[in-house]
Amino acid sequence: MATTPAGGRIAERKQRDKQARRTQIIQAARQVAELEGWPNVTVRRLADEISYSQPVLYAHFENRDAILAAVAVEGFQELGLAMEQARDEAKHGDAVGAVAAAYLEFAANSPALYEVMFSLGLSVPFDSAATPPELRFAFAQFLELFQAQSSRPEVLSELFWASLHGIAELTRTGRFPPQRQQERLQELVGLFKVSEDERCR
Amino acid sequence: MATTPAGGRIAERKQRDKQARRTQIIQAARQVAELEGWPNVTVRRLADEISYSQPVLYAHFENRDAILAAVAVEGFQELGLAMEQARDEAKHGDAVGAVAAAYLEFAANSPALYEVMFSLGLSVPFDSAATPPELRFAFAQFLELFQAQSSRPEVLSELFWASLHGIAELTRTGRFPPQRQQERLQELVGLFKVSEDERCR
DNA sequence: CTATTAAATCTAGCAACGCTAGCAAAGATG
DNA sequence: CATCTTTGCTAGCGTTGCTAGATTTAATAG
Repeated sequence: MATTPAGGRIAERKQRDKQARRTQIIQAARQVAELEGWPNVTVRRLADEISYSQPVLYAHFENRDAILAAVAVEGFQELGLAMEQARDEAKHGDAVGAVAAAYLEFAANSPALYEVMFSLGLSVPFDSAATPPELRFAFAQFLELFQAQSSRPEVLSELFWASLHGIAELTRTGRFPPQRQQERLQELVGLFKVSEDERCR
Repeated sequence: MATTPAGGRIAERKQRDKQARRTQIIQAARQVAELEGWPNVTVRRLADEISYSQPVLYAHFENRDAILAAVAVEGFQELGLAMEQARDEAKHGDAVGAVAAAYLEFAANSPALYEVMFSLGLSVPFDSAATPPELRFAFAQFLELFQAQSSRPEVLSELFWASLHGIAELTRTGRFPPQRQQERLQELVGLFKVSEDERCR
């Protein structure tokens, strides 16, 4: 009994196991990074976390950077979803402010995740054909914000994104005192609200 | 002849030599970083560049990060000076636009230098007592920009800085297509000009 | 149930890294 | 010239990312 009748079952199961271990690796990387910083995310450490030897990791990812890139993509997915939700909930209210707040909250709550998405030197391409859909989706949330009101939604979206990224990054690295964050947020939203009205006309 | 009469001369000369070698190390680090990236800036490589053995470097800097931090401080000095000059040259013209352009030009011309100033995980503290004067000076340039016109110059300065930093960083890491940079700059300046007039009143 | 083949996993090791102890050379002082 | 301090180098430790080759485990066939 139980000897498989050669159906694709076992290959299927192996695929599942492989996928499960892949996400296990990514989760371990995230957790260690968030708790102890990215320098502590070594291949040996991750192997230990998932109770396998190091070479197993290289069956899932080409190298260490590929692991970080996978974490980054997951981060972009979550960020995009958070922004979408914020935009939906403030449908006819202050969508710009809601998205901005959601963005900064994401960055503040998962600093290591945010770091790997932007600061670490790995190249998750953006505007090329190889850009992961998670990244496109996240930026699409910005575009939707200014699609209706502005004549040049791309430029305004990029600018809004850049401002939020700058605030997040300078806060994360301790350059901005955190207590004024609310004021910064309000001022920023004010600026881009003005621009929605096409310069006070 | 030439045997020193015990004056502080030789100690003085040694001090000079030491200082010279220190800047030599910093320059080597900058050059290698700009040409081959920060991962190639290893202690062995720097030792080779200045034709000394590795331990000599540790007589000047506590560790590798201290070298990078020194490069970063140099970068802040140059950035601050560039901004000051731009502000002076456009004294009664578009100071905001001039400073913004100077900032982005600096970041674009020295990407590795800009990277070590912000992205690398080393902590050059900002608002604490141990903040290097070069850093204070650079941020002071932003403050001066909005000192007169705005009621809250700190918040507006931080916001302006964050926007520029975001643009610089997203451009450096290939997230922004470089060709729209001019448009982004104009739009940004427009936003902050509006805010100078206290919201179009 | 056993033998054979294929797949998965581990052990062990390489080169390069940051960093340091301990020795050799050079320079300054008597 | 002899002594002593300073300066620099050689060599090596522990850790990193990554990989080849042996080994064990699992799947197939008789």
